Amino acid sequence: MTAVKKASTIQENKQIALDLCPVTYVMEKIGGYWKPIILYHLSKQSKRYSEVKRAIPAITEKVLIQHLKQLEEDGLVIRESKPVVPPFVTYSLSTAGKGLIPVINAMAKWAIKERQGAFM
Amino acid sequence: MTAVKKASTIQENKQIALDLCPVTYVMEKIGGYWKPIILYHLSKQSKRYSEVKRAIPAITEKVLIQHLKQLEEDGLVIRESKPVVPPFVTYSLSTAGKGLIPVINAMAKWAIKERQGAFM
DNA sequence: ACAAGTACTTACCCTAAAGTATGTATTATG
DNA sequence: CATAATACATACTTTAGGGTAAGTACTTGT
Repeated sequence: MTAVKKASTIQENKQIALDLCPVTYVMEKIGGYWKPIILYHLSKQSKRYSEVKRAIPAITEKVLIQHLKQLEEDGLVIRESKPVVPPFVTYSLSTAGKGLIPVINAMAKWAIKERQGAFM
Repeated sequence: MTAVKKASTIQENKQIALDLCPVTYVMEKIGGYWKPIILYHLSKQSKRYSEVKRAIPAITEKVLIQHLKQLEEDGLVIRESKPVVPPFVTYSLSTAGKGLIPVINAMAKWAIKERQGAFM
């Protein structure tokens, strides 16, 4: 009889990790591929929905709006709509969202350096 | 007959986005949930495989090693193994990987502030 | 002889995320 | 009356990532 490998209780561990690791906490909010990219474009200036869309041609509308909603729920972006037609909706960074600008800028800086071969 | 909505050629767009948006470039390297967390733990000091594992109990071995390999391929971490038994493998940040420390630190800083309610 | 520790690997499954393709409300304009 | 523009919504499919569980090689310790 071989010993049974103890199953790691991943779900419990995740809660603990959230409390202990600050980066894990951030990943819960802006983890994934698209969110930092969206935040990057909003960091330069608030934008209408269609402007964000044009700024990120590689994203589909479904995914874009989905992330915008989540970012809004998480208190990182603010949605403002004017009751006109055609609709006029603006997205901007909240205070918490603006707090992420150093993160985004650090990323951009690294990318530029990397592509210049600064780390080789 | 209704006009057919022109399908967006997402794949081509992605290449363009990569060239134009620095954050997109970063996301191609460290996008996803786990990579920044791994880099965070390596940023404090190089670690043996088992140490990384213990530092991130919420990750499974499969996913951990998978990401370590990718990070190595992308030139962000360095793997060094001593030909002894039991195996002794150390992971550390490369120069490019170290270049990401400001990003990681900015994240950690934001997380701490957020949880203190600094953005409310 | 068998367990224990290290650094993996592999096969299989499952779900969440992403992509495709369309539809909708409203109003101004030709 | 059809069209265009904006900001979405939604049904459906596909894919990639992640999770589970187990196996492997080699040696030291009991």
